[in-house]
Amino acid sequence: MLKKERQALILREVNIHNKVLLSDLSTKLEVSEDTVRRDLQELADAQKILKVRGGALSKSYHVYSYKERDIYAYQSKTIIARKAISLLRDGMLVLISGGSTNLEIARILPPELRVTFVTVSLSTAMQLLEHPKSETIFIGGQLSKSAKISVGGEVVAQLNHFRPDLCFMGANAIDAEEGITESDWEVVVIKRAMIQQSAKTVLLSIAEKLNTRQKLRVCNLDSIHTLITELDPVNPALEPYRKTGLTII
Amino acid sequence: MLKKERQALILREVNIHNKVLLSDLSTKLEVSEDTVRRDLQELADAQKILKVRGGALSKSYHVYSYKERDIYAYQSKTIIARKAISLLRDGMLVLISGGSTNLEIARILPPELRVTFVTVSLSTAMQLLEHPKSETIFIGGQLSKSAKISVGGEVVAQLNHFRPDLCFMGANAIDAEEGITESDWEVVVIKRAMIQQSAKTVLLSIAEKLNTRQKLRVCNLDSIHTLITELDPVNPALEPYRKTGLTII
DNA sequence: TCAAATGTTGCAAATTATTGCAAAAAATAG
DNA sequence: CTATTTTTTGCAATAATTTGCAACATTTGA
Repeated sequence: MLKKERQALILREVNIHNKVLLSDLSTKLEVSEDTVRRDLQELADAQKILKVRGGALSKSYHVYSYKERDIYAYQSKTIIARKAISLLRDGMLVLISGGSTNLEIARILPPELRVTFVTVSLSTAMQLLEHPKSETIFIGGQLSKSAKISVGGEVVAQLNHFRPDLCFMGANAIDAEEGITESDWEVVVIKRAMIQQSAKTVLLSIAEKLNTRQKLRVCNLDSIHTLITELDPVNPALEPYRKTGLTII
Repeated sequence: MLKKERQALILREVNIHNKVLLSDLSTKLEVSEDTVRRDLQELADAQKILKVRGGALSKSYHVYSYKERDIYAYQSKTIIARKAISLLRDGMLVLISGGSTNLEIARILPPELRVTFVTVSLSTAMQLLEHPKSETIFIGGQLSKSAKISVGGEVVAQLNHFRPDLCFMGANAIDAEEGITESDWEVVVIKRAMIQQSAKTVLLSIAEKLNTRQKLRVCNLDSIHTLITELDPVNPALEPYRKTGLTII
């Protein structure tokens, strides 16, 4: 087997599987590990792969978190925010939770919109204050260091005083069977209260969070009304969720 | 599994769910907790995540940046903040208002201090959340776009539930005869309530604000107990205030 | 305050890399 | 085709990295 031929095979393998192990290649190509190592080195020098200890990775594997405004999956979140904003009408009372997607909604909110927002998230509140016409009401309480939101029974009691038309809720994990799940109990309590009070709950989730689970359940999918992702509503990946009767936009 | 591959998975998990536990990762990736801990350390060194005890957090949750050069009379405010902090003791309940001096207090708060803060200011609350040991309670309500604090009767009612040991109040204008004055009526109402509830009120003011007046009176100087400026307590400029019986530090 | 959980450090075993070298293979010139 | 040079390959010794473990320190929460 020629050297070029071998390297072509290696490159193909890397691109198909996103990773290769030195030992596997050595076996498959029937050459010593030293030879494979030298081949990988050459391919890496030619910028075709990413060499790591023990093997190599495809270059597309590592495109994470460069610019992107420091926010993970920023593009997707902007698409979701735009879809969510299309649901807003002047005069609405809207409950809005924390998370970077909701932050993005607050950021790109059309200036002429007159909506009253109710929130427990410090970051979201900060951003909403930049808006010229909308009002913001913050539900106070003990603040959670990790989620940066108000938590505790007092918050739930306060939420009872509102009957919002809409609730924009950021997802942590969503699964067709398990429903909406969270990792933080305090957040679960707040989210449940928010959902219960709202006439309509809109769940915002990037596609990457679909079919993932955490340990604590917030609610089943039938407790919410609309699901927004960055995907086209007819995307097959959303089929399991459509089946549960969710409106998908 | 390759080391880089594992770290990429961890990074993805953190970015999707905002928070991961060491123990969960160890189980999911089938490596020892030591290895996960080392991976988290490397990702944190590369500024990709925020390592905390027991796991890690996404960086996009921690975007609050404090720019000291944006703050007028920054040096003076740091001196005032240090003096104010010297009054704090473990276990105290402290009411703290908004303004850049209070923000500076929150920023340079000694890490080992265990104080419970109550505030109506979004910025102050945000900064206090960065502190490892102190608790923060936010009094919610309608938010004022200009002052970025909760305002309204509801806030006053909530304040009644607290009996703080200390109140750190940022000054807008202070004068030996006129007392403390403000330009914003909503702020006046809140400040009065804060002073009334607290066992001791500490007024924080840069020397520049001494002998200035605004149109709305908050209270006379005999309603407060301590005055902190960046000046030496024996400075002659403070004489008129000492006469009113204020403690000056 | 104490007990439990988490973090730190040093260490040894296993794995992977690097280097130099000699034999094999391929390329080149005569 | 042969002799010579160049490249490639495998091997061995050595170095570096990774990993899990255990002892010890620190932090946390009751």
